[in-house]
Amino acid sequence: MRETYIPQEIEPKWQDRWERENLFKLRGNGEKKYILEMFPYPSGKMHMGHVRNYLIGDVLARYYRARGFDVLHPMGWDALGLPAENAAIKDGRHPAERTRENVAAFKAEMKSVGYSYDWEREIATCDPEYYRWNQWFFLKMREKGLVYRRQNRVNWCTGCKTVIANEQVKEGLCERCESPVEKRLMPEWAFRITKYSQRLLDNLDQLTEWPDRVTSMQRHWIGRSTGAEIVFEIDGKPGVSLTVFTTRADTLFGVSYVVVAPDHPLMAHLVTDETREKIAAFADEMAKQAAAQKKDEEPEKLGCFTGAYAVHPFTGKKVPVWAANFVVSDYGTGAVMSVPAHDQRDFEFAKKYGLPIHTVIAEAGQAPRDAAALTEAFADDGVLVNSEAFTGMTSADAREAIAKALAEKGKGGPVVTFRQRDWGFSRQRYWGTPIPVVYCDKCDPNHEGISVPESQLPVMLPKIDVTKVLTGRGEPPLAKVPEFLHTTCPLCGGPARREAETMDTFVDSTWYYARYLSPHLTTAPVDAETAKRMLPVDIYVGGPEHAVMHLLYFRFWTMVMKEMGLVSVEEPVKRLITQGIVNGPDGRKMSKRWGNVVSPRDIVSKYGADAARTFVMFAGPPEKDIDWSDAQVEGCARFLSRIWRLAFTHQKSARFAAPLGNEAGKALEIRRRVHQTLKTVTEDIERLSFNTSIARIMELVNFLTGVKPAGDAEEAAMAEAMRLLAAMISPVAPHIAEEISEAYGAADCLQIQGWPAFDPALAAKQSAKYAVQVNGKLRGEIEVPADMGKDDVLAAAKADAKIAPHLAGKTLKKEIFVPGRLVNFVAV
RNA sequence: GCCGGAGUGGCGGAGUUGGUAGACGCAGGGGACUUAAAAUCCCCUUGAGCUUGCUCAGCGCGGGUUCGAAUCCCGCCUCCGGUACCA
Repeated sequence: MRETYIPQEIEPKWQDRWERENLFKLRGNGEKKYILEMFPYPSGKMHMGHVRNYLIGDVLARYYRARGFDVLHPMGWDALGLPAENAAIKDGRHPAERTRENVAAFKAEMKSVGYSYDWEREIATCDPEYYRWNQWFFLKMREKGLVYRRQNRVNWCTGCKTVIANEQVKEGLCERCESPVEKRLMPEWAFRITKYSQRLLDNLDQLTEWPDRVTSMQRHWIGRSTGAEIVFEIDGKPGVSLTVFTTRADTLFGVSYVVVAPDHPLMAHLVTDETREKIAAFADEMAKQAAAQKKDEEPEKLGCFTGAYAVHPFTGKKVPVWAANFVVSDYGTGAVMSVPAHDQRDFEFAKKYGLPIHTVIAEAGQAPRDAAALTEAFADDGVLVNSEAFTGMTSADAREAIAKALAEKGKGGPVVTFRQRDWGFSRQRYWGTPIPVVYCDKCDPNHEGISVPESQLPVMLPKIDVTKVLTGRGEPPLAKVPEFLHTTCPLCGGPARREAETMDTFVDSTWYYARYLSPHLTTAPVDAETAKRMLPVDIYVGGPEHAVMHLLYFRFWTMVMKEMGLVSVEEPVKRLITQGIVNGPDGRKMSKRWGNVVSPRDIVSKYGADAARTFVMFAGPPEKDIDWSDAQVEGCARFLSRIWRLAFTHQKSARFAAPLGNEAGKALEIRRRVHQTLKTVTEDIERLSFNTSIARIMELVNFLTGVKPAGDAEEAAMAEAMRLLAAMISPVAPHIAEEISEAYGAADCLQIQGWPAFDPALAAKQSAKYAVQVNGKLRGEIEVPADMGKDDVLAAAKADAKIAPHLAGKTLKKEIFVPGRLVNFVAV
């Protein structure tokens, strides 16, 4: 090796050799480890967040490969999606062209960082070879009844005359044309994910290696609640009834009004001639407001009397039916019963509109509160009052009893509901997977959609004249492509029209992990045999922003694939790592707006891939956000130079292939330090504490820098130290590690050499430091042999010159002994 | 709003189950080497106080539990992610 560390010289060399030796391919034997990072949407440029995401996976892949596992570590492209289409609307470049370029740039940048991917398994979702299987899944799931048409509320831009994404709505106006945006009901395709809600919830308990925050968020998202449905007949309208859902059936006797969503489907039956116009105006206004409302603001509660009265199922009393903006039609039943005395939202609404308030729950052991004097609702559980036969029951008992009584009367009963809704997946976009459906007036007069036969897949995205088709206005883009739109009916052969909508790109990312196993298989999306061996994914790395939606869709799809016999696991991922953001040097999120974007390309060319890798892994634990810091990267580059200099300085010791054995003195100390470091580094990597594992290596390097080996034993120990150092640093800084390993006589790459084992005798601690406290305050420290027992340690502590004065003249009340760490004397 | 996180020196962070707060790195200071600078190597570096060894304070804020709390509990504050058509 040469004297100076020049990463730009050695890095491409080793990258080429790894590729030549096919080091990152699946062997097909031994214990498997599937390490996956969330694949990128190939936007303009790779940023540091990507670098970190893939690095966490890469360090683990390299570590486990060295440990002898048969590692699968693939990469691909989540290539379809809105940004490429929006860019095309602006500048007229075809999304496919732009995507192709971005992918090439991304891939080149990834290679320069030295990621250990098996590029032969690369996939791209915009490739018909991939998206045909999205279409195939659609057909199979439709057969299973998991796909259906429904009406859904969407953002409708009144200027563009098209549906736009939430993201494109800025304060109620369209981002592009600044026209007002409305909520509008539109037909769409949906997956029946709610059929799996219970299983998605139950299985969370099995996901013990997922972060609690993720499982907790999913649990809340699914939102199982047990409650009751209650049917309120509408007075004077035989056959018309409102069903409400409540988790507080115990408060049923306190109902003073019923509230429905402004666009409730039964609204036409509720309004009277006097209220019809007023309600229509109200609903219209609320639709506009819903779209304009900012997410972090709670809208003012607004209501409007519908003119109808609901009949209480037990008392027969009539209560007014109101429409209000805080009830939404697509959650629950779109109607709620209001009990102002015991629900804060209902209370505020009742006060505002002068509606009656009845107390029906009392705090246990206390008199019921006077409804007229309430300043806020009493929302806790308690004991029922003024509730006919249920008076005196506890809330919990009453919920069951009332639900049961309702069921007996045929006025509802107990139900389980989920907050989670079905997954609407059709989009009015071009750059997505065409939905394989045609409409034929003859065979399908209700336009439910005729599935395209499997033999006709893929339904290809047509070539288009970008400036004519991608305008962002009017009907979906594909509806403007006649040669795509007009086709023949698969049933009658007559003229038919293709579905012009495409699939949500979340569909692409539900099953890509399984496609890597057999990326070019033409007979099925997944090879079931390979899947049996390789799944589940052992470690999945990605951003916490995907904690809920992507990961729920991902889990849902896996359940479906299991039912289809494609995979043999029900849960796709064993261990999940959600990594934090890489912020700019100023601590703000990297963005063009702040001018704080750091490009991986610049960093690699300036400091080398190894320094960039070391910094990213050293800056903090994987799940935490980190701030970019040029000074810290320089520090990492300096650390690598120190290693290099160390290796260069002691190069002649490489003539010793192994330590001599039976070392004493300095040679023994070197070996102990090295083996102790190897032990903690290994443990740290296993628990994903990469930053501390690097810190431990830095300590070792600092120690070795001060060592001047004299004699064979010390030189041989130094040679061993350099070899183990190279191995330890190799997952993080693989290029410099290979160079040193080679200089110290290795013929094989480090991935082949394997992860070294530490010698337990050398790694064992020789002595223990005890903190000695008196009454919880630190008063001294003693160092004793590591194997000294409790009594001896306590005696030594009491005898210590610093401790004795603090105990003098006091009575010892308690002695606390924490083995290997601390002693605390409680004395008065 | 709702759901989920996070907050430790000048800065990034360390501190496996409650057990010596500040490992390691950055920045800063001092020294060695050098004609000089860079590079390198060594030492110091939470704050306050003084008698330089000790005392007190200290992990977003306010309480509590405990021999002992960054860690557990209660109540706040600030920031970040998600909120179903960004991926």
